Amino acid sequence: MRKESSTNALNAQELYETCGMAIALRILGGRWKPGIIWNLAQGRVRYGQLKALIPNISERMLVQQLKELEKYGFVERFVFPEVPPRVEYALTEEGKTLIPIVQALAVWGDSQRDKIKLPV
Amino acid sequence: MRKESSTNALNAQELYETCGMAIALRILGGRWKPGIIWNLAQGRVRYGQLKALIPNISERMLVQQLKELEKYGFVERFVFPEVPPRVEYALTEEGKTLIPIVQALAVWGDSQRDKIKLPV
DNA sequence: TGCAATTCTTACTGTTTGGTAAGTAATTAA
DNA sequence: TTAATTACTTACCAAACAGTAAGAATTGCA
Repeated sequence: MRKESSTNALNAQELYETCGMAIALRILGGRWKPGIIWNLAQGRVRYGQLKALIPNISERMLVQQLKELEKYGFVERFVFPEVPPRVEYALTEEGKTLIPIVQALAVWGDSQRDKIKLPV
Repeated sequence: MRKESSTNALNAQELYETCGMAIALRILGGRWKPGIIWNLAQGRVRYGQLKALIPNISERMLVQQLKELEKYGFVERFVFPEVPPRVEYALTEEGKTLIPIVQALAVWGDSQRDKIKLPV
């Protein structure tokens, strides 16, 4: 018999409720969000530009992560009714509160680069 | 024909080389590391205590994450030759540099709790 | 003799995340 | 009529992450 929710998902849920850091990592985590937020920190960027600015990202991932950030209100989407289409993305005011966090993480991470050898 | 390295792993590797934040998230990421670091921030803690302090964590996950943190030099392991065994864990000096980062993430995450509704 | 206590280890399974590749829509320009 | 441009969408598969459950080692104590 199938469980209604995976323990996996339940554990995640419970952590969100008790641990701010789990929330933060849910927003910032994943492979591509840092790069997206980083690049949007400068201002509005077109979809295609973002793709060019983030090496190796696939369209599927880029769209998916942008949608998630948009859904939570950290990113805004500006559509211009043109052909071919033009869509710009930017951080919302709420999204901009992420910038210092992202910077702190980046600085700390850079300081570790020569000390540790990731991964296997 | 099988690829020698998955694109997945290659992408991760390249990110570590260019993006400090990817490194930081590699260290801090995953479901359980925040809780472990948080609880170790207070001082030495026994394995069994940690397990009790972190609800729902399985032994497998706890051991695995502790090992990873130890491998990278953020956590120290103190073994007492007793029976039943006693093992204490603590942050190293390097590990303590994580504390302000962890706190910033926790504060930011808490500030978001009432604004966003995670996940599905 | 057999159980309790503590810190793991192992094998197996399920869930989530990420990558690939092809396709869609709408218009303009050749 | 066909190709080009841009921003996606979809279906499928592989890899990474997480959970479950059973067991191992060591000694004291009933």
